Amino acid sequence: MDPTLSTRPGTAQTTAVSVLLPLPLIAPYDYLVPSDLSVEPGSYVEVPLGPRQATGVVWGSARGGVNPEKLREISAVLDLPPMPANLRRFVDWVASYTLARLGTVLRMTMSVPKALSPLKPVTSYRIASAVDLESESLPGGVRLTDARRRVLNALTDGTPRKGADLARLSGSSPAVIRAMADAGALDQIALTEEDPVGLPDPDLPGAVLSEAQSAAAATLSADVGAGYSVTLLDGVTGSGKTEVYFEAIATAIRADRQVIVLLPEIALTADWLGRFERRFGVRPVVWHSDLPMSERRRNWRAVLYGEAKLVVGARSALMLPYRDLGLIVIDEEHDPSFKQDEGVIYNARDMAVVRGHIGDFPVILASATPSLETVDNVWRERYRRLSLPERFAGARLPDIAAIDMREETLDRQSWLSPALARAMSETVAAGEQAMLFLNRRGYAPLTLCRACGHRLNCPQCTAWLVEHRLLDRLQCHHCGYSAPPPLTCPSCEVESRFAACGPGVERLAEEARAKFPDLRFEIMSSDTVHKPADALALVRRMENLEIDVLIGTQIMAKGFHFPALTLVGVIDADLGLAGGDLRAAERTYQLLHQVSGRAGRAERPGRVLLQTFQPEHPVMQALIGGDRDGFIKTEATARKQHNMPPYGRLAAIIVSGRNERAVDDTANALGRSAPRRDGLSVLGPAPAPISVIRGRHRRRLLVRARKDLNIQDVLRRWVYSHKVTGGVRISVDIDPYNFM
DNA sequence: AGCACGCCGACT
DNA sequence: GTCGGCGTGCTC
Repeated sequence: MDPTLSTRPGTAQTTAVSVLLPLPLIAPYDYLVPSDLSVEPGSYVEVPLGPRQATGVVWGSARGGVNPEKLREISAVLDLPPMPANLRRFVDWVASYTLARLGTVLRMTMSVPKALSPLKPVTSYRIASAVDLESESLPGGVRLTDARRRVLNALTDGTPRKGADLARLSGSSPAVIRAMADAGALDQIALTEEDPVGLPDPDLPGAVLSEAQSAAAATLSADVGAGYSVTLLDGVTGSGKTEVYFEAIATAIRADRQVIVLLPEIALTADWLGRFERRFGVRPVVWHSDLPMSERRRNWRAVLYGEAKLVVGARSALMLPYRDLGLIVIDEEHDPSFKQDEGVIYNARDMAVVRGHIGDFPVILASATPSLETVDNVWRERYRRLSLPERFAGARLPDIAAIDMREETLDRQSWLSPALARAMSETVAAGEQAMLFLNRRGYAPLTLCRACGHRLNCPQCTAWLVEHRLLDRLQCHHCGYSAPPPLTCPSCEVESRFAACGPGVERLAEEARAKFPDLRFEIMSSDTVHKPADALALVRRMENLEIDVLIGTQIMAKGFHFPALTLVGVIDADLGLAGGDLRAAERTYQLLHQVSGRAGRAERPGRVLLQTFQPEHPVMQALIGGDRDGFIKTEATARKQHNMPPYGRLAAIIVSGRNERAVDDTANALGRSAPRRDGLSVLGPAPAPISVIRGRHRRRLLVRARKDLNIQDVLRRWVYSHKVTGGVRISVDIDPYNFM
């Protein structure tokens, strides 16, 4: 292909190129390149589309197949570096793997439309040189009032400030500032510069590493620049995996390559980012869903220009236009939150490996409880494993024991066993802290009417409403519906005969407070911790021993380090095992292992008590016996037997819409036309476990295919040939995680 | 994603 | 008789 794709000099002939637009389109469109423009593959361009202008990316040579008369001209080439070739290949790959539309995938890489055009100059002010700060008047004999004095004070550090900022900072008004500028006391300057992102310093002293850590760090560092590889950094909780991959990051930065660290969204706390800052001297460039627009814009551009060397973010950080990516680290690689289950449905961990392959650089997967998929890749020698078998600085792994709930006598409406209560007393008496883990938000997961047995459920979903007593509301955890608790039963209209069924963290805290009136409890859930600052405040109060017992959901499970925490009590260890989820056992193991890892991270040894009705369950046995590898092998055997991932391929087809009949008709038609062939089986259609969400009825088909079959090809031919009408949507989820 | 075209209910 | 609801289809 002609690398510039531009008009040949000296000829009147115009070339055409294909341009991909960030719209739900399956393929790029062809456009003419006017003779005064020069484009190359990856150029960000402005093109006419129907009655309007759109921004897209030059994808390659013209595809043809459309009437040449219809071709329109590219209107402008944006003043930006082109989208790197390996990102374009990645977009193609993701679209074909996930069966998403090409333009929809492109859109994920162009998620900040404002970042594509240069920053609008902002008028800023600084003190004019004619101003004499000692004098009582301003140039032109203008009197120096209090407000005017405050404006000057706000500018004495020499930093030019925007009008609005200056007014706020000085407690004056835009009118005062404008008047001062008119009088010649302030200079107006047009600022077009972005705030630069910090440059990490790889040569700051890192942590002192143990022998095992140093060896692992050296191996990972040697990989940097040596092409594609995938390494599982397999280390028990508290073994210092972070410090190890920091060394690989430092090596990549020294080589002037960019680095991504992907973390589960909730791990992006101030506390955690602080570790990067301490090691590299600057805050890393962060990327997550609720970043302020100005920062998104700045960070997106810094990534494209190659100025952002270290990006720490949630899964969407993978889709940014890195100019020269040289390393990706996925921390907590097993975490299910890397799987995006809306829009383009993809697993960022798997896609990161693909990105490494396309870009020919190493990928590090770190976990204390690696996923079966990853472990299987180690067994098949596609990935290498580096193990850190010991906790850092002599800390020991906690002792884990089960409390057999069949043997314990509990009062009605009580969930704290005498055995766990005893352990709590002992722990706090020793000046240590405890944590009670219950993976259920709110007060009670179900409210029913004792008069008629009616269960309060969501008007838009087939799901129970969860009582949140702290908020005095009932909430649906699937669609966000929220309402005050009703006074009378919506079914039988009898007044106030509601009964809360089952515990959430709020109710557990109520019970614990009643049992231990002298102890200080705190609830940690997404209802009490909204922003990183909240988490940080809670961490500080734990560190200062202002809290005796922390009661919370899985947001406590990740990354936090509480030195005095020595007891973890799991209230309902069986909770995640119910339901037909393919990965229920694996996920329960990982989650409970993770929370267990909060106990005894410093000098004092920790212990973990699991309240369970099935202490003989393989998950409990593996936790108690510390037999992670045995558990993984058992899981592998079971999945192999049923041809389930990673030993077979799985895809879910979800048919949804407001009209139940139309949804059923489409789902049934899909079922009837399912391909019948060797190595492929189709289950369903069946109502999805939550059959209505946000008023949309849902039917699901599950496709299981032998590993050697190309499931995407099968689906494309089968599903895409169905026409959808009546507001019915068909979405395909390759490698589904969420069985809701 | 926008935006236009097209077929069925309450209004100047 | 029209204004307008958003369902369906197209944009190189």
